[in-house]
Amino acid sequence: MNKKIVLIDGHSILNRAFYGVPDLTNSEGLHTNAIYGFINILFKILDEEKPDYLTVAFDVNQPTFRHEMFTEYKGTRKSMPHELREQVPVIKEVLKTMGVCIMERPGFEADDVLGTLAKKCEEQGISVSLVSGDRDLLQLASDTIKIRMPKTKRGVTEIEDYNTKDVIEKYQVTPSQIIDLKGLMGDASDNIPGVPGIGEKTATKIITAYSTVENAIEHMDEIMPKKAKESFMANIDLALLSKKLATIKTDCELEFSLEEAELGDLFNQDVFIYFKKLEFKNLLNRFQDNIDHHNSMEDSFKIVESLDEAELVFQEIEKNNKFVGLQYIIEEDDILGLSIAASEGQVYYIGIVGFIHLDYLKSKVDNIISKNIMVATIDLKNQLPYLTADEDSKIFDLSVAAYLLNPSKDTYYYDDIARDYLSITVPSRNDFLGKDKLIKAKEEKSEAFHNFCCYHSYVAYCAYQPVSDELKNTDMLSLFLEIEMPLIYSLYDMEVRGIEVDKEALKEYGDKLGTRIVQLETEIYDIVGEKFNINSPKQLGVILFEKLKLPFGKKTKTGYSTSADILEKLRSEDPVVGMVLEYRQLTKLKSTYADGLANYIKEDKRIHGKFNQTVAATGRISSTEPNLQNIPIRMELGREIRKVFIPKEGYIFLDADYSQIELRVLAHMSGDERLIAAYKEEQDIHRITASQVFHTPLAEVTSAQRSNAKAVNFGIVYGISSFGLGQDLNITRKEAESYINKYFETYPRVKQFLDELVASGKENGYVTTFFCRRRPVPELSSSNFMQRSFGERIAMNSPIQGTAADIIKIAMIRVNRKLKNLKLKSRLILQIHDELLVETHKEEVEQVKNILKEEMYKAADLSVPLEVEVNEGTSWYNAK
DNA sequence: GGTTTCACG
DNA sequence: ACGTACGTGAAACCA
Repeated sequence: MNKKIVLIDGHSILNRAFYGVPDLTNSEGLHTNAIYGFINILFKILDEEKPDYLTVAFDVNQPTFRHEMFTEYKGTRKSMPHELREQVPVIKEVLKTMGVCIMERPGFEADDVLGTLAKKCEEQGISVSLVSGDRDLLQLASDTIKIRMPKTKRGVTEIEDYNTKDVIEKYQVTPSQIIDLKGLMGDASDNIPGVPGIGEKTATKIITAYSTVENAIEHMDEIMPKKAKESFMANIDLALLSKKLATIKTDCELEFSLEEAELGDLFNQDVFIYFKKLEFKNLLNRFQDNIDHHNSMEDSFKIVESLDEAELVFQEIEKNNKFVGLQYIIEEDDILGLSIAASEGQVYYIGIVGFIHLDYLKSKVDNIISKNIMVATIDLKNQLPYLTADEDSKIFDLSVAAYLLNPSKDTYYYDDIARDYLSITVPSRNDFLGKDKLIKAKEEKSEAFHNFCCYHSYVAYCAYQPVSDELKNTDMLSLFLEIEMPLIYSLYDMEVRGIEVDKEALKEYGDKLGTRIVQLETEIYDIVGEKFNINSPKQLGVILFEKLKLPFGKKTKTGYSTSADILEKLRSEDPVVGMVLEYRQLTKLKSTYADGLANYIKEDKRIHGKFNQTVAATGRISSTEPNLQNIPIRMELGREIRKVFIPKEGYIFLDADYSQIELRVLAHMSGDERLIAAYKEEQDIHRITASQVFHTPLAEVTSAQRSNAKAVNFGIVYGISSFGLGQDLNITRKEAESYINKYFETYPRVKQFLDELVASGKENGYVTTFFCRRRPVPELSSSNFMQRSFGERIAMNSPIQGTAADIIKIAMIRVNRKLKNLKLKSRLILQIHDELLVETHKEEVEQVKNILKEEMYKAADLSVPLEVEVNEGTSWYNAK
């Protein structure tokens, strides 16, 4: 059996990986996408090839080009972005840690090193796989030297292989003729000039006919077409030089011994630690040690099958424990069991089965809580239906804590927490169960299911201390204990209460829309002269911009943009445009709201939406299933739907909202005296802004000035950009810029404050709210203008939006608590970012009004008053 | 599953 | 030259 070597073109693969893998950073802010991609390609190749030897070649100086002389005057090559540059030393370290042979030879190009090694190995009868993204290397292909080129297609890496015959098949020339081809056609990416006017087609024709550049020169008169001949004739030297530049040396004097390249165990402990630092979680599964670690953990997981055993477990815990990890295993509305960790080595799964009933478990768990044994768990809100607990209970929700520590993540499952705070990789739900339902897994009594359950309490138990420490280190412990933990109960309460919806009225509303939609549909088809799907942006684009030849404003990556702001400008062009706009509006209302909401109405006539605490990166809460935070209000027709949201018998709605809370937060945080003064006057802030920015007496401010000032105020909060403001106001970037400048002249401390936010974001890697909530902003260090600008806007907006979110969370908790403590019948049922909706008993209206005003007003002590407006009504529609 | 559009603060 | 306002979620279309 022949020995086999894999040779890797280090920089080429790193480059491929960098541009092929989406941006990744670890929590230290180090970019890792290229390293990750490189390692993946490496592992894939090694899995396939199982070689005896491995060597990775790098150029010594970075960035280094094959032919420095041409880069100077052509200057086509951009310098390496720092996101990639910082990964170069790291990948080398990783490879060294793995014991991989790295060839870096001063004075030699990596290509030449690869070429030489490939030939040397071939001579010794070793088969060679050379991995590179660079087509230049194809010249080295032979029957024993296989060139492997990774390609990323739709995110999947596929590898194209080239031996001699594959090169001929694809390029119609032999590998050694690749250099002749390049001599003629050049290679822009490698700064090989080639002959001007000769491209791939002509070059291939010439070389297949005459084999080499030199021979083609001999037969110059026969060269066709004429154009090519003329250019070739005038550039003979350039062609020969280009060929020389394209030629990879195979005879470098290199010190190289095969032993060095011998492949050992890549998966050692140091590499494991390195991968953990880089946060390559799914690569860790490859490490036997890690697998062993799993197995040893899983060995200590115990399945409790009888009531006696369970009783023993709980007795021990009540006697000995001050702290447990605990998790009810729940799927949708089914509760399957309980997992509880009394220590790292005492982890139990207690299924609801046989004589172990839910009521039994509940009494035991509630007992633990009532005895003030600290409970660490993952996603408390989800388990509250089965727990007797309140704000005073000693419970620590690790999902919410992990969200505070990094609010930008998608999920905060047990495996995420284990990876981030315990630095261990535990199998995920998907690893254990795939797409299976838990209930099915439970019935099968699979080991996987039991392990899945036990890991929850195990991770909760182990992660409590490190996570709690981390909250302390980041000054977020009081935010966590005083705001986020109590908030869980407020959100849960709102979910349980829900909001009543008049089903019949909703149906009527939907029918009304339906009738009009059908009318519009036929009218539109009539005018246009054909049927098409109006809701398909693609088909609509064809109709409007090709058939009707309306001027298209902008294009999306898939075609014409048909968004409302574009169509709005085309209203006067054709009557069909207005009808399309109305059609869009109506179908939106019908599908999302009329029909959409109807699906969520439960037996009790109420909709019980979910409020998510770990979704928004700024600290806001979000609402799903259905989203009750985006019920229409701006347009009258949409607003009508609020008439179907009604209080229950004997109650009315009180709706309280903060007036411009974000601008008030800005006034406070920036300390701008003029802005603060403006708010203290309790006047129309947009009018005051207009008056000050446009140097106009307050009474003379025009409505246009006011609305411009309003847009600027919004823009400031969003992290102003002249482009964005310009787009919003439909004015030029320049005009928008002058508005912004005037604004900053008027409120200089605002400007200073925003600049400081960006600066501190750059320095620390994160920005913070008034209550110390953090948001990392890795985009700030991007070398990409777009990304960086985005980071700057995040840095300006998040502290403002986040502080406002903190404030209303405080208000919610206090209002909810007070209504309960005073034993009132009225209940908080919705939060819409700056608004609270309370279903208020008719006899409590005045009292609740005062509670809302007072608690919302006092939620934060700022240098400007927090104005609160309260309205009452018999539906959500007329409570605003 | 990704893209587009649009509802809200 | 680049090509966006900040934060969400849902529905429909289309490959």
